[in-house]
Amino acid sequence: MSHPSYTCRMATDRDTVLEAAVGVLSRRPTAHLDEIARAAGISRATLHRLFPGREALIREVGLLGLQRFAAALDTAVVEDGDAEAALRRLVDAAVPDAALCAFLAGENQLYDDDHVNALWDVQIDRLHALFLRGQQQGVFRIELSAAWLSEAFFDLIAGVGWAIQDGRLAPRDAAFSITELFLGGALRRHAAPNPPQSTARSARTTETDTP
Amino acid sequence: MSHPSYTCRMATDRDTVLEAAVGVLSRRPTAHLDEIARAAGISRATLHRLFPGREALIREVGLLGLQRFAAALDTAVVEDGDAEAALRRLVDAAVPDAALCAFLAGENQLYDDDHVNALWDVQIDRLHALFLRGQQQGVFRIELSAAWLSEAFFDLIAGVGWAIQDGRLAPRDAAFSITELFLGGALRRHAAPNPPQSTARSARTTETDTP
DNA sequence: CTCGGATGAGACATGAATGTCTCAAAGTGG
DNA sequence: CCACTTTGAGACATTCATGTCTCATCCGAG
Repeated sequence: MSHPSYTCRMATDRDTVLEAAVGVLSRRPTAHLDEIARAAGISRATLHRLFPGREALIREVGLLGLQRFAAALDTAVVEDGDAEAALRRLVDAAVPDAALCAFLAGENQLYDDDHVNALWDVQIDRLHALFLRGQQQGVFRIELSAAWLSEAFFDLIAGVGWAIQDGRLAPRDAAFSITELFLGGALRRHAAPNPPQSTARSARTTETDTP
Repeated sequence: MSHPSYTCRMATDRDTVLEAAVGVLSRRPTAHLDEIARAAGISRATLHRLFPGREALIREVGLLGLQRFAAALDTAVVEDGDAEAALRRLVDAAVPDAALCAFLAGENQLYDDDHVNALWDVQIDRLHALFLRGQQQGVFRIELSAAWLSEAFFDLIAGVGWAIQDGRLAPRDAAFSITELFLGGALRRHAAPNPPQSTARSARTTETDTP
């Protein structure tokens, strides 16, 4: 406590451990502390030194996830400009932390913590506002409520997080898959015989992986 | 054991208990057996008489979910006719059991059971085949892999299950929300200045609920 | 080299959930 | 009305994850 340099190094350690914890907890919420410690490459004793107990660890994982998602909303500047472009930016910013989001989606009602819940509500409200704005701009459909769009969007992010962890989806395909499906849907557009459809804004790989 | 009528009544009891268990477990996978028993309206002793233990109970809940989803695939006859129509039928058939699907999505990697995994693979393969067929029919987009479409579809079903349980989505809106978003996407089609957009296939309430 | 702090390994106690048991009460069919 | 079964309530032991502790080791700083 006397040497501030130590506390600085501790911070990075904590985040490293939390990231490792997510990898285990997002798949198996009931994982023992032994597994989490092993996944983080530390001993159970050190894990207990970093976090008072299991409850605190879970709480901080959730907090980290919410902070990351909030940061994604920030970097995507979702409150500015065209809603569609904002959403595309958000996907790109959020996909790297999809595992965190998967954890949040699985445990979001497990929290009794006010701080976590408040932070959660803020982010969901920002998402909600984005879709509402998009609807007002005439960008998003109005038959689907903004609340449902928020819900579904987060479900897809979380689903991608799980799929990546289980090896069912390549990380490089994640952002494209979410964006295209969420914005355009699964249905193919056959407006005209010639296909001037969505003008492939980036030459993404269109391979169909067969697991 | 001498009276077959008793065993018959047991079967219905088991399913009743399992349904109650889903309501608790899909939200809180770590719920105690006490809560599950209370939710089912029986005592913990009877719960133990119906299921040898917690593991067996979880297993049977998963099995029930898979059977229900398989039944939905059956009633929707997903292997026949137009893929889009088949998918719409599937949504209608699967939404009532969305809670089961939510449980499956949350615990699908928690199973070491071969029977469960085999059943799971079969259903996923049927989904995959549906999307593959739709792509060959020119109905579904080919930029998105059939595997991803299967994944995302199940994610949305599960998400709806959670949202309904938490009261964030009205059950009557569930099928419409999934179908429209998954097939059509969130983006509004502005083919012409005049808006002859999707001719509101049913006068659903388009209110934007504010939680 | 020596010291201070951090870490890992392990022992230990604790508490909670689970599994098993008995017994009294209630319901059902004869 | 009686016999049988099922159920609920509770006590009880057991298992296991958690939380706390000590001690030996390692590493960097001075």
